[in-house]
Amino acid sequence: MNSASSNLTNNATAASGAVSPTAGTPATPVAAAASTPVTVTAASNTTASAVPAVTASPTFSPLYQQIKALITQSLQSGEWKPGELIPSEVELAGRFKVSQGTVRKAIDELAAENLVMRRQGKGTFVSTHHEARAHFRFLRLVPDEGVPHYPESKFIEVKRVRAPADVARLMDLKSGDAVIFIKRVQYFDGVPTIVEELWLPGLIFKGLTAERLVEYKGPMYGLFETEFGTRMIRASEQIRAVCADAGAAQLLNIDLGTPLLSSERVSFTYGDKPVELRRGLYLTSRHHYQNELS
Amino acid sequence: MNSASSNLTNNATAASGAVSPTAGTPATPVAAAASTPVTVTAASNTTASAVPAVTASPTFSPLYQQIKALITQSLQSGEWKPGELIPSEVELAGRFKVSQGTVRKAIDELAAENLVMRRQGKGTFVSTHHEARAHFRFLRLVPDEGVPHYPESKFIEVKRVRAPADVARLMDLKSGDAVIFIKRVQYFDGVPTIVEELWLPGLIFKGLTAERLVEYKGPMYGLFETEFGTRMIRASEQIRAVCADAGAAQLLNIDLGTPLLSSERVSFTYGDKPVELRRGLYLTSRHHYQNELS
DNA sequence: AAGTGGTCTAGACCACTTT
DNA sequence: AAGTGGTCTAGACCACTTC
Repeated sequence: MNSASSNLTNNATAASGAVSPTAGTPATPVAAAASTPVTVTAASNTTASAVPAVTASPTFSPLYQQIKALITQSLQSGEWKPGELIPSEVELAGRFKVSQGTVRKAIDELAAENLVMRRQGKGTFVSTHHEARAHFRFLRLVPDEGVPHYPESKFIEVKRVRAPADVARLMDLKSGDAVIFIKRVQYFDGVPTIVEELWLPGLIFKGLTAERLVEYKGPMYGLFETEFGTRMIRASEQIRAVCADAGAAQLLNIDLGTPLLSSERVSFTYGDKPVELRRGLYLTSRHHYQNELS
Repeated sequence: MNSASSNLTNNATAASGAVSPTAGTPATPVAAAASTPVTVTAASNTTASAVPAVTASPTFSPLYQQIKALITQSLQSGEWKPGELIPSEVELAGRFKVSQGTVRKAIDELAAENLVMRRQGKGTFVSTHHEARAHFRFLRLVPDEGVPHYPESKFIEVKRVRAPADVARLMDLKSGDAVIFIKRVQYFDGVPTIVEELWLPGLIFKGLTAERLVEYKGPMYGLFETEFGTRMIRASEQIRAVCADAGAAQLLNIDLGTPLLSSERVSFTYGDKPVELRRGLYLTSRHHYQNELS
C-alpha cells in the first residue's frame, strides 16, 4: 500500500478533456481511493533538492518528477528489493493514473542515476551491488596492465567506537555517537595495494562483526545492501597525494615516505543521507585511478 | 547545405498512414529535394561506434540516433559555431522530416553529453569553453577552503618538436610527427600549484605561439575552440601519486620528494579523435581533486 | 502469442523569454 | 503575441524475451 500523502499535482493540465481546468487540481488521486485532494507542493520529495526555507514560489514540480519520487519511495521502503523486477510501465501508469510516457520519463531518470536497470523485453530491475558491473562503480583503481579484477580483503580491525569530531561532522552525526570502525588491507594478485579505514553509523550497522565481514565474499556494499538494507547511491570523493606513514608502510610493505594516493570518500544512501566515511591510501606504482571526464 | 549522403532509414515504420509499408523505405529524404532514396545502414555515423568490419547484422539504428549524428555533423563542420543558437526543434523537425519528439530526443542526448545547452524560452545553444560553468569541467582541483577560481598561467616553454614514441601512441600519431609542446605553471592566489606539459598535433595547431598563449586570458580550451576550430568533448584521465623531482620542486617551490598528484590526460574532439595529451603534477597540500561518483 | 521496454508520431498545453 | 523549450497524453508499431 502506498503510504498516506501521495496526491499528484498536475500543473500541466493534460491534453484531452475530462480534467477540470482549475490549475492545481490533481488529475486523479493515486491508488487508494480515499485521499484528501490537497495541493502538494513538492513535499513528497525525499530525494530531491532541499526545500527552500520559507515563502518562495509554490515550487511546482512536473508530474514525472512526482512519479519519480513515489517510485523512489517504494525503492527506499524496500517494497521492491535490489535485484527484483519492478512493475511494468503500463502497470505503474495505471496505478498512478498517468500516461505510460510520464512513467517512462520518471524511470529514465532513475535508470540514469543507476537506481534501476532496464532490460528490453524483460522489464525494469532494482539495481544491486551484487553484479560485476557495479563492482567498479566506486572503485576506480585499475591495474596499469591486464584486466581489472576485484581485490582480496584482509581485515585488520573491527570495533565499535565513539565518533571523533571530524568523522561525526562528515557523517552528519553528533561527536561521540556510536560508530563502527573497520580497518582493512586489499590485495591485487597477492600484492597489498590499498589500506583503508571505514566508519559506519552504529545505529544502522548494529550487529556488523568481523566474522561476518570475513566470511562474506564480494563487495562490502553488497553485504550492506542485503544484511542492513542500506544501499549506497552515490559518493563524494576528495583525492590527494601523501607520503606513507609508518603504519601504511608496514601494511603495504613499502618504504616510509612512498607517495600514496589518499582518498576521502563519503557515501550516501536515499535522501542524500551520509552513511559511510572511507579513508583509503592507494599504492599507485602498478595501478592508477581512472577517471572519465565529460 | 547538408552534404550529400544523408538519407534517413526509418526502421520503425511510423504510426499514422502515408508511409509505404515496405520496411527500410525512408519516411522521406532529408532536406534538399533530390537525393537518391537508398537504404542507409548506419553509414552516416561519424561519431558513433565503429562500424563492425564486415557482415554482421544490418546495424539498424533508431531514427533519433541518425538525427543526432546529423546534428553532430553540423556542429563539427562549424555550421553552428560555439555559443551560437541552433535552429529550433520545430525547424529541425521540418528539415529532417521527422516529428518534433524525435528531434527532441536527439538533442536531449547531445545536451547530456554537453555538446549543446538548452535554455527554456530562448533556444538551444552550442556549448563553448568560454563560460564560467565550463571552466571546471576538466579542472577538478579545488581549494580545501574558499571558493574555486581559475588559476593564473605562466608559460615556461612553447616549441615545435617531434613526437616521442609514447606521446605519439597516446595521440594516435606516428612517432616523429610534428607536435607542439607546451610547459607551464599555474598559480592559485600567487601560489604555484600545477606544473603541466601539453602536446598538441602540429597539423591542427599550426601557428600556435607562446605570444598568443600569453596574451590570451582564460582557459586554453577556449582559445583552441575559437582560434583553431577544435573543441574538446571529453577526456580520459589516469591519476597517480608521485614524488616531486628536481624540476617540479623548483617550479612549485617545494622540497624534493614532496608527494604530488600526477595526472595523464588525453582529450578528444568530435569522432573520438585524440587531440591533446596533458601531463600535470598537482600540489595537494592546500587543494584536492574533487570527484563525484554515481 | 503475449508481455516488456524502445521508438515514433501528432497534438495539446505550460513556462519562460523576447518583441 | 509569438516563439522556444518542457510536459503530458494516446495510440501505433518495433525489438526482444518468455511462454
